[in-house]
Amino acid sequence: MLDKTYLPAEVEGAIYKRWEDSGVFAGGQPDRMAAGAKPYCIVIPPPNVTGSLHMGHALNNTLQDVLTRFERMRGKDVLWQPGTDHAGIATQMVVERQLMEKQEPDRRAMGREKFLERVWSWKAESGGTIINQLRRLGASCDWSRERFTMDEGLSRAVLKVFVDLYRQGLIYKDKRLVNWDPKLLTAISDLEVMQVETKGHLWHFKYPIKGEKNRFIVVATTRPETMLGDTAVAVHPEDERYSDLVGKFAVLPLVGREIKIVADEYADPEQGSGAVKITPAHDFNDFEVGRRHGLEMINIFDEHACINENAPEAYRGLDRFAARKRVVADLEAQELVEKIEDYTHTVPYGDRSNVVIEPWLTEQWYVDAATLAKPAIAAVERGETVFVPRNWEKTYFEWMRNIQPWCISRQLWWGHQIPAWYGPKFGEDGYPISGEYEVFVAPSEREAIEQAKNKYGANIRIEVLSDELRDLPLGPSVSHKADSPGPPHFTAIQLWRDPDVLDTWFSSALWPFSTLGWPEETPELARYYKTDVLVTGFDIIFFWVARMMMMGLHFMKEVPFHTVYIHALVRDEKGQKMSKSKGNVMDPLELIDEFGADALRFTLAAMAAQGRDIKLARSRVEGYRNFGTKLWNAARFLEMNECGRVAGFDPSSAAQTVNKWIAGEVEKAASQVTEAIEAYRFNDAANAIYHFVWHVFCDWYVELIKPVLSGSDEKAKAETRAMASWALDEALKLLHPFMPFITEELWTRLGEQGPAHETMLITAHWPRHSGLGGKAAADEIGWVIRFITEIRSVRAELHVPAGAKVPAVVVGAGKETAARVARHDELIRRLARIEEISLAKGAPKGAVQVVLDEATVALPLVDVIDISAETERLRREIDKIGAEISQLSKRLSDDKFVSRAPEHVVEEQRERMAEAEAATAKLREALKRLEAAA
RNA sequence: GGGCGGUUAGCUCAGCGGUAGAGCACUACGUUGACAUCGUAGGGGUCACUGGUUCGAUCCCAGUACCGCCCACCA
Repeated sequence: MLDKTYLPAEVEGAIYKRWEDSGVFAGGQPDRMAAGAKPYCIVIPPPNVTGSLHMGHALNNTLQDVLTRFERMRGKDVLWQPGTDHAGIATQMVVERQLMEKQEPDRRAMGREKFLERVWSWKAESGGTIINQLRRLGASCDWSRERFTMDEGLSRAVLKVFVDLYRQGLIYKDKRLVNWDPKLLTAISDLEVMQVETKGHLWHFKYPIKGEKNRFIVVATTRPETMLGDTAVAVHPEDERYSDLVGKFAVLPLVGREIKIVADEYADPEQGSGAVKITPAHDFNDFEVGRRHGLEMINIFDEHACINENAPEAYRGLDRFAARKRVVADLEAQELVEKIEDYTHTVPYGDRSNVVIEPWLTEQWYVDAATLAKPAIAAVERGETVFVPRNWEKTYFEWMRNIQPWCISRQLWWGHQIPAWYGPKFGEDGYPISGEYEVFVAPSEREAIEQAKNKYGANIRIEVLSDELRDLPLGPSVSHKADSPGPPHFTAIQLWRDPDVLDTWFSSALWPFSTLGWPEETPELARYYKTDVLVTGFDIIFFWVARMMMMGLHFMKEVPFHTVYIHALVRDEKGQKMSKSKGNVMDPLELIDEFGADALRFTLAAMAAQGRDIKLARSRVEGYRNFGTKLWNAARFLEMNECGRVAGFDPSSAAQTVNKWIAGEVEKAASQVTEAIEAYRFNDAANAIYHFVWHVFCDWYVELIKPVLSGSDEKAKAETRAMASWALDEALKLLHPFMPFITEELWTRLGEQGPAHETMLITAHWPRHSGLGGKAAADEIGWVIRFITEIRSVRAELHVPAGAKVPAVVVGAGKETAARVARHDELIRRLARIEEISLAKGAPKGAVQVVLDEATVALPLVDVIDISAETERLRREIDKIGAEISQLSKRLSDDKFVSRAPEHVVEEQRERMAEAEAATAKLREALKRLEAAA
């Protein structure tokens, strides 16, 4: 026997284990393969290995699981490929914080190797958290294939991609300004920089003109400290105010450097004074100006953004913000500050460190993204990959068409170390050139050494500096003998490996093929690539989707997926982004504990309408928990009424009208759910099955069959039991992708009475029907439902006590109606709380009357009801229909409408008109009778 | 500056060229042998505004207002 209430917490774990142990999650099931099943593959957006499940993950993985389970039930060979991401910066930060908390030596004191060991052991310990949380959500991933971006196999893929792209000239090293994070001490990519609107100041400084007394040129800045690195002042070439100054020099205050006044179109005459200070080493625009004019680039910051030795001594060692204050104070003391304005501008912040980013001149590795983007743009243009909803393609194109070189090197330790080795570069004089070096890019140290030998000569011994020594930036280390005059004679050359690691997204970009085994030519790679659909949030279209497109096309010559489904962000019920600082975070695991994974999943799916954010309210989760209880109790009802499964039951064989009808409703629900999931309209699918279960099956079917089940017609009873059981099973299937646990539980438990199913629900066949039900059954049950509803409505409106049973008289019934009344007499009496139904030519006096098609149903309630209230009610009805009639007649008498509107529309309006007029006539008669009685 | 999206019931949202829908909330009644995590019934909407297209516009087009997001720039 089923308990009265379903308790998710007690069964979910066991059900999940049953699925997992049975191996049904795995791709390549032999029976399916044998049956020629088509492959279906989704690769999971790998969650950060340090992470724990948040609402975004819950949504993302629910939708993937809906698709996965749906396709699995449709018989496809389904692989949902799981795994986690090493998340360079995030993970390194977590472990460093841990070291700090435990008051252990920091990572630098610890050394690279020790630190990495530490990260790995941390990963071994805590890296499984989010995977287990995905299990709690019900995710049916093939865990036997779980991958990690720093796995051996995936690392091999990373190396190959790096080396290949380098050899193809698509990866290169360049010295230019990068976004430097002075807290994390690494370069970051443009995407990792957030522009934050900030209230600050605009300082206007006066730079004296060289050789002219009391003449100044005024420049404005939001970052006064950068003036220490100024190497020019620019004015617009056509700005007449300054034309005589071009080519002259200003004397940089505090520093004393003479800086040139140059003409450059970058200077905007409209803005400020029209003259702009140029700091090529610390501003992206100034860098360009500097290049154009061959200006000196003076770097005034060290890696911590403290003033370095290139600035006057007074400022050295000062942090950038302290330096700012000092510079302003010193200029004020010299009366060189013209004015200070309040100024709102955007300031770049690191998305992980949350400190102000400085443009800083360093040498970094870049990917030539513009070249790789071309095929990726074309593929979407040709429709090889389609975005759902479609409008995200615009965003994708916009970014891809303006893509900048991708800075991929990071000055971190946790990640894929760049496979580049450096050695000294020799000049023609036979001496190493200071600051220059040879680069050997190879998939292994051995191959790098080979390359070095080719370069330096086979008889030279090549050594590779150890990890501990190589963590210095650049600068060749050469061991040689120089005991005779002339160029030195080398016996050994030392190489050192680039200490940097790759941007985490570099390995993520390979995910759709690296997880399937590439660069090996595995059967999985052949079978599942390209994958089917990528499900993700719009916030990582640039970070991830675009880059997978580029890498997939370049290395596999085929797009990584045919569809990209972009879902919304989950916000709180007020529409605020969930964040720890706002304290509005909803924890999916808490919701699962409280309401069950099914309720949470269903909520997320039901709210996942395309193109909109999800504002999640607890009350919705609670409501869908109730939905589960409702389903559970319907199953309980069937169980109590011995509705067991009948093997080989054919729903089209039903003789009872109500059974034909429900079969037709099942068919309808099945096609609605199927079509909606196919179109990624998860909300429509969820609502369709919700409506079927609650408002069709529970509200009506279960009520309609009660008289049969408690009646004495054994044949009808047997058919009904079989049909009820079948219909519920079909509903369980349709609901399973959304609520896998409760449906699987019921599937099993209901087998305890009748024959059990051969398979678990997770692998049952998805419903597909045609020709069930039929119009006659639908019309008839529709009529019964309307009859009952009308009676209930009028009873409630006229305050007929709920417990009172009253007689009903059907007046003016046609042949069909009379037959229906006879067939459903007991049913109607029970559900509308009617004592007896009779047919009559004329209505009894003083009765409540409702119009039902050609007939009028009268409830003689003279003693119970208020005649004037009923009169009032009928008048209102007449008015309501009257309004419709006048609207319709106006339309129908309009020649333009009749002649131009499509035939079927006109016909429809005529029918409605006829119906409305008939109903009005009936209502008027009813009113007349009532007044006669009064 | 460029782009995208939104404005429909008290709330959260679907929808659609031809009767405006759901869930939640609300009101009244109700322990009828599955279910009070429930049942029955009900109230509630000039579909932001202004024009245009159309026989007909909440829906299509243009503009306006307000809200949100993304990208770029900022002396």
